[in-house]
Amino acid sequence: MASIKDVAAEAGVSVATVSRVLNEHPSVSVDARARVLAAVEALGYRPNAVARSLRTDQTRTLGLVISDVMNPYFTTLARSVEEEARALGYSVIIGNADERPDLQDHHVRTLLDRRIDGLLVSPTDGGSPLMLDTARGGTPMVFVDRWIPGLDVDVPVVRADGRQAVRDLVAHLYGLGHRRLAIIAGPAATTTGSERVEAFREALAEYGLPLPDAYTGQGDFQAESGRRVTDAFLDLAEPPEVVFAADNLMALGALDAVRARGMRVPQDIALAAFDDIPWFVHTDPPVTAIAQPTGELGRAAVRALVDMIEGRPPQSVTLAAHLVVRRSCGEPAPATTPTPISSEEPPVTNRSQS
Amino acid sequence: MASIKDVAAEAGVSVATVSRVLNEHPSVSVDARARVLAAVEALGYRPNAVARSLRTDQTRTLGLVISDVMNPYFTTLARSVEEEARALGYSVIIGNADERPDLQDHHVRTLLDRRIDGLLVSPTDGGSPLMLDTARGGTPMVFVDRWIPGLDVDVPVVRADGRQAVRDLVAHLYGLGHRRLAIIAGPAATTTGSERVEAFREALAEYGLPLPDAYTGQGDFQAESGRRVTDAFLDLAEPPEVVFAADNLMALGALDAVRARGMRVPQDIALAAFDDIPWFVHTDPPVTAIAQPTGELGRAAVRALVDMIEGRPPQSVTLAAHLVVRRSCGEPAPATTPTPISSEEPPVTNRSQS
DNA sequence: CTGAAAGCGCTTACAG
DNA sequence: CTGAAAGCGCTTACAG
Repeated sequence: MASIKDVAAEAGVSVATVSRVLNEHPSVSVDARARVLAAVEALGYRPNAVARSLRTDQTRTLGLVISDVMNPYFTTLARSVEEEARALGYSVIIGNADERPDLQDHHVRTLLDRRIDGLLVSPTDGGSPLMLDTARGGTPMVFVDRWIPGLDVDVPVVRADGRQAVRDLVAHLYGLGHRRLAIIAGPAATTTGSERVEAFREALAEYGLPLPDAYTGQGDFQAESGRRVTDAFLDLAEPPEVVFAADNLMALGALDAVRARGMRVPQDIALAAFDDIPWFVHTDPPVTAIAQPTGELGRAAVRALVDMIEGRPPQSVTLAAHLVVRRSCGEPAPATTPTPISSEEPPVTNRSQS
Repeated sequence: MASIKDVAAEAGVSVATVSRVLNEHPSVSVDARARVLAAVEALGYRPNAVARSLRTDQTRTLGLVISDVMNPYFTTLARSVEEEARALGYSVIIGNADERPDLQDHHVRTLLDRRIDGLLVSPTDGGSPLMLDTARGGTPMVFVDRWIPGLDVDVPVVRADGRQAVRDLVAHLYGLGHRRLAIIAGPAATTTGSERVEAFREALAEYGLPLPDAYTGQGDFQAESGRRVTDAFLDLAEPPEVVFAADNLMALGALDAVRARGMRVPQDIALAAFDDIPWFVHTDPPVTAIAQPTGELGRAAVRALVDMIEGRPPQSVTLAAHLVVRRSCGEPAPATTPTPISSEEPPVTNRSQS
């Protein structure tokens, strides 16, 4: 592969001059510029980004460690992150943690070794030593979706607040006559894992409903755990009337479990999910879900990170999630109820509110 | 961030010695080794991968340019690629082309600039100049899923052959009494775009059925196009009885279109899809689909690429896809039929055959 | 406007 | 077994 030396030789100038035209430095004669450009063209020269990074100490690259690529929520997030980063002149390298803290650490380490300019993380746990060191260390970092509370450093957080949406969901369920409500929770060490249970518990309390341990299943945000927990619920002497899955994959697992028993949603058991995905419109029955403004979250996270990298004060952002009522919890109340519940939305769009 | 010099100073040895212990070079005294390791530990030193790459001219990194991150098929592929690469000591950088040739070229260029050791591509088009140059150039490359025919260089191809599965599908549809069959095709410039139409046309021919132009809709493998094409089909004076979507996203779009008209699958129109995904089990109705051994494809592709990189002869691989009958085309024939059609399979598993 | 030179952080013959 | 030195491909003060 041609190097800057070859270009310099071909153009009859020094490598310094070549570098200057490549970096659009103003002090280059038009003549030199033209000859360099011609040489670049002739040789099909492309600057070696590795060498450039070593010299400039910046890679123009962002690292994104997501919890699970198989989860459409994170895939949507990754897409918007890459889009916004590209618009700002950065590339992004994605690491998939598969909900495993060890894999997450592996990717963080690899990304740091590559000297990415900044790191976007959705932690799979409460904070490994590596993660804490990284937060304290020099690399700009922001949390997306999930974060690590109680850090002694300021790490911006970009996330959705689902509390009101969960309250709307419980109102909806209560209105439908459901009283025995269960949740498939995510790992308690993750913020989204614990917050969603808390929000659910608090909302239930407003109606004087308990959330017994037997109705609090421990999942890991992946389908298999949704299946397992739902199975356990159905084995109970008094099974819940509703299962609320804390993410869409566990909802998929729940559907698998219900179907495996030849039971039906919502007749035998109702189902709702955190995170909305296009397929929920077409499942049998369509699934009531809490939708996040995912695209907006990804963009805001990139903006915060790039602000840090470029020395501007970054901004934490919290956007509201909202309830989308479909039929998986029973027939919805007539559309005339004065509650702030939206009944349906176009398949792919995300709505953001602040 | 500590550099190798700092470690050398701390350990009281030269940087050469530090480098040797880091790279497990045999000729280092146990004493020096111990002091270096202690220094590394004390300083929290991590080698700069950028500098190492510049020096060794290898990045231990693979580039993967996929057609669309929002497509579960490619997401599954990406996951298995990353897994196998990691097992072989490589990282992978994913670029999402979003089915846009310009974006694909952007990512290929970026990846090449970073001097990745090898490139895995699922081309979104028939071969841009850049892609052709790359194939001819020095960077090891292999095609996954889609490929570019008629290249003057040998680029290994790892893909699934769906011809028999499509034949099984048509047999199934014919057996159900359907005679007016339509297809939502992918871009003709992609191999999977054209091959799936051809396989379908040939299979129809075996039953003396035509595939009129009006029943050949041009999609782009994304949901919106499935919606648009299905709408056009339904507007026809004589709409098809079955729509076969050449990928799962266009099938999603088709479901959207059918639903928007208040029509039902399969009563009003039947639906089948290329690519199977876990949600197809739970849609209303469950969708009959052609499943690829996706995980196996990703692994085989990585093995072929790493073989090239490390100087071993790479191997092209073609695996068979298979039909999974569900209920979206009408009630399936009794399970006793002697046809080689599998009726159902566990939700997430991929089966590979060669 | 231009070039010679230093240096980014590593690895690796080469000499001892 | 060990270190001094060259060099990977760039960028960027510095001097002219």
